[in-house]
Amino acid sequence: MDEHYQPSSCETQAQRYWEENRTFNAVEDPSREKYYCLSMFPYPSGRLHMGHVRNYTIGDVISRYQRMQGKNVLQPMGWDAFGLPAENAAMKNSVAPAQWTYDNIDYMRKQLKSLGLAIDWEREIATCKPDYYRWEQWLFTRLFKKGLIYKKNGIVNWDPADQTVLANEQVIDGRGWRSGALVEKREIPMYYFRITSYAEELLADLDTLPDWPEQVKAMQRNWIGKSRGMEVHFPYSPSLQPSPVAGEGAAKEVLKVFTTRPDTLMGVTYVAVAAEHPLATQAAAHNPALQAFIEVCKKGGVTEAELATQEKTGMATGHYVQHPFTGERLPVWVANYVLMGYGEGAVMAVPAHDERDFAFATQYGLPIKAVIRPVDGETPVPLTAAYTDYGLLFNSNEFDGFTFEQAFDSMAIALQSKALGQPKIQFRLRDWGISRQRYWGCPIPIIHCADCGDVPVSDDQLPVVLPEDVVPDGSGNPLAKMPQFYEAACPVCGKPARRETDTMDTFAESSWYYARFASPHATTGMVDEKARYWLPVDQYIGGIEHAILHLLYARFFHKLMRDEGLVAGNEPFAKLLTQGMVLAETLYRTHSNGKKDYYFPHEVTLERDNKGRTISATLIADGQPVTVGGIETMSKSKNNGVDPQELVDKYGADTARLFMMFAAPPEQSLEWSDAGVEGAFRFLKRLWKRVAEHLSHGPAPALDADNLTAEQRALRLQVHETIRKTSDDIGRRYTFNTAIAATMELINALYRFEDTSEQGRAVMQEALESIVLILSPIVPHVTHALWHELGHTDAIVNAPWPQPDPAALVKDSIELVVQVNGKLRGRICVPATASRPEIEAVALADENVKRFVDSSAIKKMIVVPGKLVNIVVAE
RNA sequence: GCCGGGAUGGCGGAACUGGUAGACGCGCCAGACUCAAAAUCUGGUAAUCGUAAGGUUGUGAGAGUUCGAUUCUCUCUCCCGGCACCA
Repeated sequence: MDEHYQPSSCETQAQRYWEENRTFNAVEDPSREKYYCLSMFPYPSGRLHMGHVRNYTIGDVISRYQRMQGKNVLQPMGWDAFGLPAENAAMKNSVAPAQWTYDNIDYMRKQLKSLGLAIDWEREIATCKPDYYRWEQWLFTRLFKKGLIYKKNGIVNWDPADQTVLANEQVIDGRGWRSGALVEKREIPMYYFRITSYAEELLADLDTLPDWPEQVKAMQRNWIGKSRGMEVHFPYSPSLQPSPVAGEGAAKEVLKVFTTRPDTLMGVTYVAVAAEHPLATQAAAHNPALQAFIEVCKKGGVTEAELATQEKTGMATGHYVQHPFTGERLPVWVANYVLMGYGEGAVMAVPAHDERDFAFATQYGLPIKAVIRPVDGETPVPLTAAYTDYGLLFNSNEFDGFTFEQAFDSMAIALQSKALGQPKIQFRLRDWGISRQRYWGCPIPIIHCADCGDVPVSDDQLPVVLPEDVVPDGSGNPLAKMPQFYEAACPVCGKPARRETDTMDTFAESSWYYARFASPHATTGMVDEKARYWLPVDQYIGGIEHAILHLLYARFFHKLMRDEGLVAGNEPFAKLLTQGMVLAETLYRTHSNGKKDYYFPHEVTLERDNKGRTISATLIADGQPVTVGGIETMSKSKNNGVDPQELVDKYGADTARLFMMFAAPPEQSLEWSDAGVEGAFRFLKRLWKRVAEHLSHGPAPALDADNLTAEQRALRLQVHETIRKTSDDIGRRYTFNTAIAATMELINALYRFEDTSEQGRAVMQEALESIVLILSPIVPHVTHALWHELGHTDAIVNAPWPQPDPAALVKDSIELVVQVNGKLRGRICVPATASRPEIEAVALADENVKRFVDSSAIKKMIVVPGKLVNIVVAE
């Protein structure tokens, strides 16, 4: 065999073998246990980045391990091909988004293939192809007819200069990213998925997912945000209002609010509504100052983070409502912290018992009325901060002395008797707005007819094909300027009508691709019967950043498809692994104006002291110092991105895969290190060399496990302990880093084992075969070659996972640690069968232990079998 | 602001169920090989006191529970992810 490890030839040969033998083509076979392993498919942004390499390597290791367990494995790949970056690239380079996207897919497919992933490429899909999105349109029409999709107004970011809707990402410090104009909020009609109809089920079914990370389930629970509270109606009558409004008749008769703290109802001193609330609009009609305030509230972005962190401001509307119990006149304020999208867009304010209301009331001199006191004390007067704990009611008339629960129940009865409220379950989750005023997305299959209204496109007219030769210019949706697209006949009456030009949120495509992969060529529906074999996905892998939105939408879509009779089961992903981000060190200089210049690692020299600590960094170009900055996510703007392609070209895919899996466990963030990559490469060379050295002594004889020297037995013990440990690490814990560490330890032991006797070589052969098998899911190319070198004719990809030999794992004696008062004082070796008194005697006989133990002062001894002895003495 | 997560040697990390803190790798130091260098191999490497045996301190900060805490509880600091139109 070649003395030296040559990654490129190993990788070419192994990849050619898999391709020629169609090794990874998945075929439905009910007689075999299936395993569907799915990594989140990439957006075709241009080039693979390290996050992709990490994601797909994790998925590949799991897939290959499951294959070695005898499962019928499916690992597919495709493209989340619609999206905003394609339109941005189109504007920048004057290339149609379709062309840009398809070029990127071709390049990235080649890159993925060079990583040697065990993917069934015959199932590849791209979501921008009509044969994919036509079924999404089909589902849309079904849901529309069922009322699970409806139209209402929604608030968007409007760029008044470019006359276009902006994504949140395109609003920077309240301004449009291209125009720099101050962004405004604007209300436009949009289609919504009624996800709130599934809120209860989406919440409850989280309890059926034991193999999802707890933190992801916690985030989803909090996002859905089920709370039990009270809907309270504050009567609003024209007679309460300033004269210009009286008699206009447009006023609602009650102002509805939702509260989780009805026990504080008697402490309400004002009511606050969102700037977009109809009552605010009405009050502003004759109030220029209020009108101006509402206009200010409408400036700026629409994200919750922005609204929650902005300074709380408000203005009195001059209008009043009545307290439902006392009839007291309460002022109505407009406040910028009240969100129109939540509940009723109005809140009752209890400054004494809500932090935000307290701050607001203090700022505007509104009254503060305490009505809750601690069970065993008094509420301080005056209040210096809101008292938000539960307690007992006071200042609350007939409710005085009640607990929260008592107050809740009796107030519910009192409100219901006056028809001014009732208990209510409220969700934080809002319906999912899916209309996008963009070109590069799946067209919404609706036709607007002057006579028939909004009519879904009929099945025989699907798909509504998106023209692919359009170059957007940043001024709104080009489809709205193309009569050949938007001119259509009404499917009901046949009269000329207008086709909807909005496209769907790209989250829609990524919400059901997992199902399409299970029957990618189905021509009769979203999926066909093959999907029943593969679904649910056994293992789903992707970035933690998708913990809420994508995963919630996919779970929702699965339930929608289930209710259409398309898929079985209630959940799409049985097991979930959320991978951490890939980070790298930044090198920069800060200008006096606060801007930073970032440098590439090759532009900078690092100096270290003789302990390896970095003491200085200088720019090679000018010899002046550079700041070694924080560890941040890889990005082009910070010059700290590492191109996986360079890595694969220089060291091969196996080294890239090995480093990725060794540097950190998958759920943690991973810090890039060039030196660490060298280490991974070095390990593969060491493995190769050890196999070559072993084979230079000729073929190994059969192992005679009962006739081994102590040294040979010891090595065999380590081999089988390594098999046992790595099986658990890879199969159950997904801590690939510790599995690799264990094989490194074993290789180190093999370098120390110089026994070239017959049985020495037999033990070595077993050890090397074990290491090669264990590493084969992680570094499939080099192990493919080494497996042949070790004398096997069949390919390692078809070999079963190794099993530990129980006989090899038997130990005669064990080492225990001896502590005195919890501090380590000695180590003892005892027979594996030693009794507790025997262990105690040996522990007390240890020379160093004796120095710390006065036998008369022993209070007790704790013996943890197989671990330690702790002697507790009086101090 | 709200929700979720994290913090361990010079660095990445290990310690899985409360039981030996620092496995493994990187870096660094020393040695071998070499005319020399690279590569490779061997040994050392938390801090501190000690010739050594061994002692003391030490897992972001502070408290608590326990025979024993990186692990459990509480308070705090900083960092990361998400917040509904980035994907």
